[in-house]
Amino acid sequence: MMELTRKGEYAIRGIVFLASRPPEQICLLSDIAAAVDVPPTFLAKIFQQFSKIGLVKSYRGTGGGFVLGRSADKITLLEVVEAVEGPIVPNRCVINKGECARDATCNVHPVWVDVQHRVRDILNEVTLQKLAGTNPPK
Amino acid sequence: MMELTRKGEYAIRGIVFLASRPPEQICLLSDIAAAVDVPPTFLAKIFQQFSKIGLVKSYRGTGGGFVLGRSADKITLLEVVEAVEGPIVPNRCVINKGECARDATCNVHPVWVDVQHRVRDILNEVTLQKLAGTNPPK
DNA sequence: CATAAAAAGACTTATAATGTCTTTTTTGTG
DNA sequence: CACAAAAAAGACATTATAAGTCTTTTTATG
Ligand code: SF4
Ligand code: SF4
Repeated sequence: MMELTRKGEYAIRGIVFLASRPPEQICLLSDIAAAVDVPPTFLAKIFQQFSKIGLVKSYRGTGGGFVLGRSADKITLLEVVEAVEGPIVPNRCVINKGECARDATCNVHPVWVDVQHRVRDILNEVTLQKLAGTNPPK
Repeated sequence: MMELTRKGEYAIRGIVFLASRPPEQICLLSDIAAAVDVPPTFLAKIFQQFSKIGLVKSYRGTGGGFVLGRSADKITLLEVVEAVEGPIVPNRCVINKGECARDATCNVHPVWVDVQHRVRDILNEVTLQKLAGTNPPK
C-alpha cells in the first residue's frame, strides 16, 4: 500500500541530481538519465511536467538542457512528488467533501485526513538542497 | 499517490460493521455486504483473507457466518489494512536492505522510512472499537 | 438427505503503470 | 541560410494491477 510509482522515484532521482550540480550549469537530459539510471525517454516526459510548472527551466536547441527552476532550498520533496504523482490522498474521501456519502458520520474518514496531513508535513520539510547535500559534484 | 484500493476500503467498512454488532452475534456475509454497500462476492474474498489470519472467525454451513476474531479493542486499523493491502511501503527501498543499490548513500531513503513509521503509528493507534463507536446497533 | 453458508480457485474486464517511437518545434552555429 | 542539437508533443505498445464474477467444493445443521 501507498507505494510510490517508478515515475515518482525517477522524478525524484532526476531532479535531485540536477540540484546537486552547480546552479548555472545546463544539464542534458541524456546525461541526467544516464547518471540516475532511468530510461531517457521516460525521464523526458517527467521533466516536461516539471518544466510546465516551473520546477525546472528548459532550453531547447543546441546547447540546450535543464536547470532548476528555483534554488534548491526553495523546492520541497512534496512539490516534486505531487508534480508527477498528483496530490497525496490516502483515500478517495479526502479529495473533496461528498466524494463518499458516508464521510459526515464515518469514523475512519478523519484518520485518512490525519495521514494525509502527516505525510505532507514530512515531505514538505525536505528540500532538494538537503537531498542533494553530500552528493559528489563530480 | 498513496491511495487505498477499493479492496482496502471495502475491507475496513466490512470489519468495522462487524465490530459494531454485538460480539457474539454471527453475521451473514450477504448482510454485511448489503449494509456496507460492497459486492458480496468481492467481500467474500476479503473476509476469507481475514479468516486465515484470525481477524475474523467464520462458521460454515447452516447458521454460519462471521464474528470478530478478537474483541474490537484488540484489532487495529493497521492490521486490517495490512491484511488486505500488504505492508505499508511508501517506496520499494524500505521493504528490505539491498532492494535499491543506492540506499546506503541516498538522502531520500530515510524520508520514506520516516513516512512509513508515521503512517503505521497513526493506523496502529486506531482500534475497531473506536471506529465502530457511534454506529447504530440497529 | 436437503439445505445453507463459507472456501477455493479459475476466469474476465477495466484501469493504470511503464515505457517506446515518431514527428514537430526551437535554437545556436558554421 | 542550412544544418544539427536538443527539448516538446503526441501517438502507440506492453505489462501489471485492480476490481469483480462465476463455478465448484467443503462443511455444518436440522
Ligand atoms: S473512510 Fe469513511 S468517508 Fe472515507 S471512503 Fe471510507 S466510508 Fe467513506
Ligand atoms: S529513495 Fe533512494 S534508496 Fe530509495 S529507491 Fe530511491 S534512490 Fe533508492
